[in-house]
Amino acid sequence: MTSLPVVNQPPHRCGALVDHLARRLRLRSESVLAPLGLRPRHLIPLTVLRDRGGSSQQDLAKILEMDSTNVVTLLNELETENLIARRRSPEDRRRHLVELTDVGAKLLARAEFALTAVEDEVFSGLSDEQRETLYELLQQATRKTGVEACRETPPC
Amino acid sequence: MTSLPVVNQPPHRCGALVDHLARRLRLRSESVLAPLGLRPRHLIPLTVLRDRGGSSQQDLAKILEMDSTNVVTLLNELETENLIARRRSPEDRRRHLVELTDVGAKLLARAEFALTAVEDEVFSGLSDEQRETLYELLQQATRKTGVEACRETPPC
DNA sequence: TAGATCGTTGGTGTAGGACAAACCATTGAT
DNA sequence: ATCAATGGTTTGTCCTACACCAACGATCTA
Repeated sequence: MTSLPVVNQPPHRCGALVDHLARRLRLRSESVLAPLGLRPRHLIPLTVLRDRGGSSQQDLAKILEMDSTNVVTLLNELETENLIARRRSPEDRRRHLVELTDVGAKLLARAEFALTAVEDEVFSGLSDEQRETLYELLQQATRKTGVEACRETPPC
Repeated sequence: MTSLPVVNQPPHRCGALVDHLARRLRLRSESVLAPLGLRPRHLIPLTVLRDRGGSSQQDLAKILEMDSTNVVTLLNELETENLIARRRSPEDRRRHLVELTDVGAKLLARAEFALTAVEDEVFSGLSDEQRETLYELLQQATRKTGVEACRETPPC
């Protein structure tokens, strides 16, 4: 037999499922977030910043895996709304340290609250417990990202 | 205090995390799938069709939550590669029943295999067990979608 | 026969985002 | 002091995914 070693348990790729869910969430989120002046893409950096308590701008770009020029414009939007603040790093004044403002933290909380219905709908197939588990797994998977990005840039 | 009733356990919104992970997965998947002539967006309908064992075209549009005209072009791409087949419904000849071909099923399997490294990297923060749990939760959450779409259209 | 429905085609518009070039301020090495 | 390298910014180009509209053929249902 030229048998490729057919794996016992099929590998279970999550990619398509994640993509699918992301789309479903994004679609619904848009209309919910619009009144708050936010778009779905804004929530990602806001959440990351809350989780990490601030970050250099290029670290942020690495974490978001986004081109740094696009990060700039994204942050510009958030800064003009006073949701994040950039301040120069004392050690290296070329760097911008980005952090969530109080306004930003509050708006993020409001946004999350507003999204309750959305997530209830999209995750209606899951029990509360399961949703909590899901959240923790996602959190853990993404948190790893931060660590990774940190390894490459000592100063964080 | 004009205290808003601050929720005991914070609500734990998954949206941003899912978005973030989706992006990370998509970026890496592109280059991996390219040699197979696939793009990340193709995997979603292919996976859905495998899971459901076929679907009317408009049910598919509902499940994917995509505009039906765009679903047409997406399916066209898949059909020219012979990955899916459209055949007329016997009961209502206006309808197209879409299903995965053998070729499509095999390519999907190959694609998933090729994505092993990608998911290993992105989910490196999770143990095998946790990844399996995650997969099941995602599966369950998305499966619900199918049910939902079915409720609206009796003939499925 | 008339109206509605499923899919199809073609067209328009917009947002997200990759990528490149040029720039300033700052740092660090020589 | 000088000069290259780095972090961030601006601008501008390009592409893809997608929503949306209009019109059409085939088919079903009343």
